[in-house]
Amino acid sequence: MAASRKSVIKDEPNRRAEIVRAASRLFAEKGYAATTIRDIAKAVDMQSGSPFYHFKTKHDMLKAVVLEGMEIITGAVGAAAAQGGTPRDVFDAMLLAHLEQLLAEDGRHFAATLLHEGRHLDPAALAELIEHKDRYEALWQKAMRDLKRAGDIADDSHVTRLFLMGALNWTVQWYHPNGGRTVKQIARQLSQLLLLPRTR
Amino acid sequence: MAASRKSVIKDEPNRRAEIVRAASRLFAEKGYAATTIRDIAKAVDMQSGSPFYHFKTKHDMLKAVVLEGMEIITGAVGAAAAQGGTPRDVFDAMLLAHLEQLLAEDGRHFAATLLHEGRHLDPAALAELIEHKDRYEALWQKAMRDLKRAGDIADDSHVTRLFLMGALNWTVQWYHPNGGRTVKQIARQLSQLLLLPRTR
DNA sequence: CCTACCGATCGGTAGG
DNA sequence: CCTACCGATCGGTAGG
Repeated sequence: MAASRKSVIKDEPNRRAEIVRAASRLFAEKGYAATTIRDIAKAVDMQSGSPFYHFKTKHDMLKAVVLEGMEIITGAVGAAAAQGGTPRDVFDAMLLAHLEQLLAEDGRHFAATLLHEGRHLDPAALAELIEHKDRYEALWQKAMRDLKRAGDIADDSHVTRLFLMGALNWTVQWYHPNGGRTVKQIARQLSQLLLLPRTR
Repeated sequence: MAASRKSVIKDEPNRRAEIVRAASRLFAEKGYAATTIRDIAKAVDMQSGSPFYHFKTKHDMLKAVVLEGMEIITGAVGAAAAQGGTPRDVFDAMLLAHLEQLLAEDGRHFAATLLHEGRHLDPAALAELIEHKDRYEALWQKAMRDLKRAGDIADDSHVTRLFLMGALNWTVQWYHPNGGRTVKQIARQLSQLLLLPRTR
């Protein structure tokens, strides 16, 4: 009776979340295909068959990681976009939000999996991801339109937005937490690169 | 005797190159880990064991693809950098050269493998790749230094170079040959985004 | 370069 | 969630 105590209070509910978290790290580090169910099980101290109690297939684990990653970023950047202020303020807040989620200790494995392992999703989940992504990028396109109207940017074309996405998402490849640059500094430099100098 | 004619004149010498080419496409499309020796063999009409006549291991195939990709890009951009002209002309030529190799029908699978599958290299080959990459990025850093001295760019810091690399390399994710934009147009737009308007 | 094959590993499952 | 296991597939090899 005392023995059952161990898992009664609060253990059980987030074994699934632990699996997703461990999977995100392994998928980010080794890639989906090179990550083994046994790797994931070991990372959360389970036996090799046990993750299938929580997920029907390995693909479902990837889907959970990718969709959670998408929601983390969309949530943070959407909040920044909705906060109000000048187009410049909004844009700067969005840059910072995107980079913080992408580079933070806890979110970066979700982001890296999202950016690099999408092709291993089954067609239905891939379609869902693309839909999310399109909505997300529309947020940026709108922010750039507002900047353009306010005279803060020279060009708000789709190609410019794609260059921006590249500059942002590529940070995953080179950023190191102890690399001497804060996320805030990186965001500010990107803002200065893209926006026209303030008039006055 | 007549039968031996078939492979005497010019068949044999480039079976290895055919394997590398097929491997680059498959690694780019499915990823290294999800690509099977049998996939590669089938793509060049061989039996499943035969690629090992040309390569000792699957890792060696990846190494060949990645190093060839690196050489293709370094060669093209290095030539552009060495051609002379104003810092602006040199930079524009480098942008175009990088994008042409990255997005061309024949080179893009090498580039995509290079950009995404490097982590599957063995440590020695990975070190070699990083060395190549550092030399390559130094080329860009120098071009930016020259731009800065000529007053053509506001900031030539390392971070700006990394943003540039991101904008460039991310094109692999969105460019489509029939997408209505030529590589030349893309290069020009990126140049306009980064460089200051010409004085006069 | 093919034939024939091997040991290892993998995703997944039945039954408890 | 564990135990015990299965069929399939994989990288790689011997021998020709």
